[in-house]
Amino acid sequence: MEHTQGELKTRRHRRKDERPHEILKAALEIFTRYGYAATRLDDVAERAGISKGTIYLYFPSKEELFAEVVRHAILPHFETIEALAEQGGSAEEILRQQLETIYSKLVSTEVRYIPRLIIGEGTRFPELAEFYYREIISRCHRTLREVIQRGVESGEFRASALSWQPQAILSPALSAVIWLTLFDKYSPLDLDAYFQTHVDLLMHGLKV
Amino acid sequence: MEHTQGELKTRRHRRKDERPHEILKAALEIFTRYGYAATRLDDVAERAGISKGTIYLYFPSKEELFAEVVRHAILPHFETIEALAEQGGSAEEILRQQLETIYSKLVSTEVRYIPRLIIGEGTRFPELAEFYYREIISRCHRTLREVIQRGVESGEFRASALSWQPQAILSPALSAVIWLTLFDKYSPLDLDAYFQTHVDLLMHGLKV
Amino acid sequence: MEHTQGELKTRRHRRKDERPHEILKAALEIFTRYGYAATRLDDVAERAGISKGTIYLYFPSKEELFAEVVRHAILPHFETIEALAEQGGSAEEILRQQLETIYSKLVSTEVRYIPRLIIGEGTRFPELAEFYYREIISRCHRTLREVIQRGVESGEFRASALSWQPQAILSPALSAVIWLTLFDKYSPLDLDAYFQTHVDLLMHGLKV
Amino acid sequence: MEHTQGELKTRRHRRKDERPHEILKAALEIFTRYGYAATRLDDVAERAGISKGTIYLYFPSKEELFAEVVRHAILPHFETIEALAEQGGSAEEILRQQLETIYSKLVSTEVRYIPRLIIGEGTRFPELAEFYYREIISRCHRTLREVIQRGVESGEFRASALSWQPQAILSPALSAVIWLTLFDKYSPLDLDAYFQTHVDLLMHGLKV
DNA sequence: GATGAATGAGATTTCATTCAT
DNA sequence: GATGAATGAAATCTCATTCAT
Repeated sequence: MEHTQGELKTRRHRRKDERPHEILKAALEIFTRYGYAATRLDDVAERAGISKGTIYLYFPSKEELFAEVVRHAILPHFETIEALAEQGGSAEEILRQQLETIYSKLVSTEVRYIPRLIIGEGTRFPELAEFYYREIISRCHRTLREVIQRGVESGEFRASALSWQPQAILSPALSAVIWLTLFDKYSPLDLDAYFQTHVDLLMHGLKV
Repeated sequence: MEHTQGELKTRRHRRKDERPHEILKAALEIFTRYGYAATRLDDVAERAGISKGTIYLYFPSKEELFAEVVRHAILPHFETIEALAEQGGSAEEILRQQLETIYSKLVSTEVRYIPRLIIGEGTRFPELAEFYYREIISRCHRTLREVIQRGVESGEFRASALSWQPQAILSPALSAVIWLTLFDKYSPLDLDAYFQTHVDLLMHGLKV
Repeated sequence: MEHTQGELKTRRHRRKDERPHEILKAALEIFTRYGYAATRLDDVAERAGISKGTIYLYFPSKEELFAEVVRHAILPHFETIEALAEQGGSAEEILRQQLETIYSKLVSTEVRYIPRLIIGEGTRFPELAEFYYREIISRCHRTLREVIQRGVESGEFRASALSWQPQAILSPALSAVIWLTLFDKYSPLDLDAYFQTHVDLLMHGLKV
Repeated sequence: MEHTQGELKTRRHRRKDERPHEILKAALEIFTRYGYAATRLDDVAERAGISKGTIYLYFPSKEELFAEVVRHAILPHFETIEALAEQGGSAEEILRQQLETIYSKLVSTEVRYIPRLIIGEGTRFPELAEFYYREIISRCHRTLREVIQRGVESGEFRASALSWQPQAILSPALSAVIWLTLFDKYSPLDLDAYFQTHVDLLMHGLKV
């Protein structure tokens, strides 16, 4: 009896710690599929295998849940990208690795639905857009500038590349994400070829 | 006085010809600001200076209004871009002109809110995404491929450019649009410099 | 010119006089088909070949139009039935003729939709129900009682028939009307046979 | 005190089992009073002592609620009538008992509002009319025909009764229902006398 | 007199949020 | 902590009625 009860308690306890994570996972799926407004918390709850009321034990509102979903889903991956810049190696090497990470960790996984969410809902959630800008985009651009700077200093890249806008450099990855989530059924994207186009285009542009 | 009264009278009645256009204009503003779901037809009506019911005299539902807004706003501009390819001139010249048109007619005007709408709402409006793909994107890509083909044949562009994905070529413009509508307040984009980056990057990549 | 204009005026003038009648005719069709609430004045106007606003030139509201439709459609027919009782002849003869009129003028024509309207909307239009009771039903019952009285006095009918409720005597006609307008498609009613049943049942019950 | 509090708590929560029944009861009252279209779910909710939204926890739409109300209210009673035919006894005896049941269980109770609902709304709810025809009327007629058949075979009833239309036989009950719900205030019906009229008329007509 | 564009009250329906259990 | 029944604000859409032309 006691033993059984103990196990139940423990299982329940363990559950309690995982709950927020499970909810975030379910919410990510539903939000990315339907967008913010069209997502019903009922569906999130069902997907998470809990009841609707339980969501409110962990998140104060739909808005906060949404923000948390975005933060939770994308932050870890960008930290990887930043880390790559710390390594040694030629600027071209680093840049290639960073792009590779972007395509393998973001564009190719379910994380790719996040940017579309930000784009779609950003106006209505300014603080989310700001968070995204501050925590992800600006850091990403900073890293990128550093690598290019290093490449120019080492003579790998043209000096004029210093004035390039980082948005333009990464934009093919954004386009890929959007294509895959919206238009892929009309004309499937060969992601490997696309990645090559991106690298090819960029390196031709950058290199001396 | 009489004049004023005449205007007032006119305001309420006999506007059948102008109404749809006025409604589309107001709806474009509200939809692009709030997205589809968060847009209330009350607000659209107020912005158009009419009553809620009047919208339904001209558009059968919110969905149809939305679709019409998108069609109405973007189609004319892409026809200009196609027309440019018909002219003579070097491939580089044509490509530059097309990009210039994209930046001056789309990225710099209120039309730039449309792509974000499509991106945000496309999943819930598959027929809208399909329309956009069919009428705008695929035509745009076709034109682009023709120009590159011509450039390769004339010896201006590298042969390897033939295998490039058009999405990648245009993606900086998409990024610009998104930046301007979401992140510009945090870090304003110098659109002229950005346009130069795009052209520079692309021409370096394309040219022999 | 003048001639033509004169004709036009006359035609328009004649039209004016017929308008209410045309509207009533159209309204009868639509009301009987859809019921009061589900009838849209737009449809009535379209059916009458006029514009919606014109209805309000002749009828102050939807309610009044409805009441007028009912009054207009049914009153004339019941006057025929009353008239039959004035004639000479045996009680049985008169009763047969009255029933025959009911079946040929009411049950078999579009007038049969009226009772269903009264039944369906009577609660919401008490004054209509009252009008119907006062002008049609009670007069009908009075006539009926007189004929039966005459039959009892002449020795044709059983004396106990005097205590019969007139509703019961006419009820098969009501059932027929309802059947024809609601259930006929599931099981078509042979109206001639039904009429015979009614007469047969009634005469067997009445006669000594 | 405790008791009262318990009741109050219960009032708001954990009523899942009783709710549908309560809602059906309230809806029956409102629908029968106002008809389908003129019934507002707000009023149904108020009558049921719940909020508008709660109705949608149990019924998917106003239409479905309406259909369920009708099914729920009338079906059980007709099963009683069918059961009577299974018993032994003379045909006359059975027929009398069936009529008695119709008058005591249907005509005299609130169920009598149902036929008027069907009559009023049947055109707009064809599947409801069909349900009513299939589940109630046709079964009722079948039973009736069997009893008459038995009466003819046993020599109680005239053979010509076999060709009578069941609608005509039951029609006085229908007339009574309509009278009671529409015209009773102008001229109250003595239901006992009316029942006697019906039986008297019918038996005189049927018997040899 | 006739029109029909415009209005706006009011209906159904949805769903984030609450809270007794 | 977890539940899910209940709430009620808010949205879309309809349509009787008005009124400038």
